[in-house]
Amino acid sequence: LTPEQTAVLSHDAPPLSARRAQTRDRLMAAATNVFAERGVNGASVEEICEAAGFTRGAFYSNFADKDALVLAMIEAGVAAQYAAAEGALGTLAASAPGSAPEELVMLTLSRFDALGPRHDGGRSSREAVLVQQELMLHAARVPALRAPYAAFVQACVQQLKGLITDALAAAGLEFTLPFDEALDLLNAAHDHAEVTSLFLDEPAPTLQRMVLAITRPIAR
Amino acid sequence: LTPEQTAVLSHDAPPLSARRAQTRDRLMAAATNVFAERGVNGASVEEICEAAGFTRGAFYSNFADKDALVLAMIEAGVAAQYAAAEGALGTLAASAPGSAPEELVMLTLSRFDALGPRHDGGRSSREAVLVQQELMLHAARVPALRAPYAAFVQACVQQLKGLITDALAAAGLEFTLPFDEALDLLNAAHDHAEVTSLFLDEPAPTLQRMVLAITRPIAR
DNA sequence: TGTACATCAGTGAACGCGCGTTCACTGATGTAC
DNA sequence: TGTACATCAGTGAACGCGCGTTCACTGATGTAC
Repeated sequence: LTPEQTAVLSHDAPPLSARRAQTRDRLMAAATNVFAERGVNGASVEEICEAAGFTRGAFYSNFADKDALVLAMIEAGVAAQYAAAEGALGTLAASAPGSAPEELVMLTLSRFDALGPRHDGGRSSREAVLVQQELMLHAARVPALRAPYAAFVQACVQQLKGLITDALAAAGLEFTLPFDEALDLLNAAHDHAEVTSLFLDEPAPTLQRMVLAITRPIAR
Repeated sequence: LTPEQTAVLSHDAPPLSARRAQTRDRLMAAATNVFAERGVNGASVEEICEAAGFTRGAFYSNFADKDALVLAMIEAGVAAQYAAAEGALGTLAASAPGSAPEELVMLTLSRFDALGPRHDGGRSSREAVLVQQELMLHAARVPALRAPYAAFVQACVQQLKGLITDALAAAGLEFTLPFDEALDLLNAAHDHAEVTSLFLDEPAPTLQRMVLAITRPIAR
């Protein structure tokens, strides 16, 4: 964690009671679903509360307004991101001895694929992508949310970097172009594939195709 | 133009009077600005009409509702796209004899860069990117807009393909990886750079860096 | 060309619904003795 | 442990604003003779 990221995460505010935290979580989970369906601006506080099983009063008792909820969701995203990345690293380390190189890369990448927009429980990937894009666009327009969102994205990229490095090394592959450019390209391809999938019926595994296109076995 | 694209463009409806077309254009131009600032859902019909210098009655006299306006904007985007692409091809053809190869590629690419989200008049690139993303997300959520938007994107990609091919040939460069993969990567890098720029103060010329990373002089 | 009339295009007032926000309240949870 | 009280957390009714939508209207544009 960089100092900036911890600063974003640690509000120097009084700690929340367990009950309060649970209410906030339920509201944020409900908001995720409603945002996916109607968009951040299209979602009413009423709708979010109904989906969470609360009244509107509860919402305003927990968040100053809708943007405060969005900010909390972005910050929760950072936390979830770290958990998911640790899981992916765990997968990589656990399956390292004795499996085919390509399999290993694909496994790690598919785990990573689940990073950015997180796949909690049974939520579909499509909804996750929609929410992520909604949060991004909303953050781009609201000045107070820009920095927190940028920090979130940077955290994701940082971890992608580590994962790709480790996965390629474990699989005995290397990039056919400069590392930084290759990483940016994969990151871009990943995001692009997600967005494109919103308009397709069945998702295409573009990321893996791209990895194969710009890597080769390490020459020894 | 593919049959599908002409089908999207040609509504078999009575032709509009010149005055009516002008009113629609003014409303659509105003909507572009308001959408960039507030988002499609956040923009009120009132706000759009005020920006265009009309009353709300005029709006409902021209569009059934807000989604009809969005659809018209997407379709206008297809038309604008073709015009811009022709311009880029013109640039390429005109400057083909007697300039340095790299210069030519950069020139053409920067012209293409202005394709997707169009830079009409003095509107900033930031606003154009915001609107484009807004339209995309909105189209992804509204079933009736998905197909038209997908057609629009496909038209863009088709033209990108042609432009890149010509530009590389004119500059004496070739890809270091399979053409289709290279094209997808560049497309993804282009979109990604635009979105990322929403969170940066000064835009980074990522696309050109990427082109250089995955091309080499043609071996003769 | 001029006049009379029909259609078109945008006006602006009006209606009603839904949403954000507030607040006095009540039951639940925690605390002191 | 039991009781009395304080604080906390969520309720639900109320208010008012703003928005989408409608519609009778008026001035502008076009057309027939």
